[in-house]
Amino acid sequence: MADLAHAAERMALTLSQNGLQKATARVLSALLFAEDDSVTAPELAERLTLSSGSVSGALKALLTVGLIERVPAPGSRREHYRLREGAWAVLMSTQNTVVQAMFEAADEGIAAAGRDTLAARRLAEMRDFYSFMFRELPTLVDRWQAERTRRAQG
Amino acid sequence: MADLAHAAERMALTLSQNGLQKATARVLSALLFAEDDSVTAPELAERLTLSSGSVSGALKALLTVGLIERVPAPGSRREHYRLREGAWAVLMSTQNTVVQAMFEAADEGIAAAGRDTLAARRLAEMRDFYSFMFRELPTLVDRWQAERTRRAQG
DNA sequence: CAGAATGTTCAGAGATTTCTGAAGACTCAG
DNA sequence: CTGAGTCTTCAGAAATCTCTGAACATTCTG
Repeated sequence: MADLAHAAERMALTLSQNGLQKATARVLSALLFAEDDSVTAPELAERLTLSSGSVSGALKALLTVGLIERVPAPGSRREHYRLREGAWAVLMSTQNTVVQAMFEAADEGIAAAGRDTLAARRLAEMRDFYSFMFRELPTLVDRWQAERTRRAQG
Repeated sequence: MADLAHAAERMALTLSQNGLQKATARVLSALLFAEDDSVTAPELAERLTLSSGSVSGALKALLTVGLIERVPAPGSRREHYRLREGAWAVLMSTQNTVVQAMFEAADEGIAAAGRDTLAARRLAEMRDFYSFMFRELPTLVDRWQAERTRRAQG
């Protein structure tokens, strides 16, 4: 069981490299490794030794990016939370907004640099690359979804 | 021309969201927008109002991830630097190491959680997703390379 | 509607990251 | 080999990000 806690902490570290802040990463990791289907905020605070404020902030962040969901809690007044189906595809889609930002930055750069400059040529390569990725990444995620449902049914 | 500087700063901001630190992002942006083919470290320090140490560190970071290259400088003892061809594909590949880390974290988690637990089921979905992406992302970059050279030749 | 339990917000403490600048290492011409 | 010019390193300053915890808001029960 110490192994489990260790694996959870390592997972949190990896998640924080995806751009999540530490508390948020630890909460997400805890939800991943939870033995129950859903967990309450106070439970998370106790397991992770975090303040109620931190947990609240982390849950809010995870909710807004669509990684977790509130679960109607029968028999308890407290809110329960759990990982959403397809959370990882959501996380990847978030990455895609960064790709879009890169594309737009390149585009604006070209406008500012003017035609026939070295800068414009460099920026054009950049724009084309990110344009390609912005188109293809969602397609890739769709392929995954298709493969997953096929496997679940087959 | 103020437009150009503004676009460069916006670009730097976007790049820093890709995980680069601020000084590194600004140096990369300056190399993108440079009017000359290559630039020296002191030039970068002056244009960006950065210390020599910061520029040195930024160049080192960019060199090690393969985004820029040293250019043999004819007639000058100073080192010149410029963006590498295919830099963006390199940056994307760097992302892929994060994907790999996610896959590995999930795999370790499954080992620690034991079969037939809720956690193991969640972790399996995660592992499968990242395994898929880890395979497919390089393929996508290859497709881009192919398309690019085709366009350059056609 | 009152009271109690739970959830959220935010100013400030604390931790972490990042930058600076001076000291030292390296390189090359003479 | 010497010295000028250039580059790198690193300890500490500065800036930034993150967490805490208590005050406030909300929601539910009786």
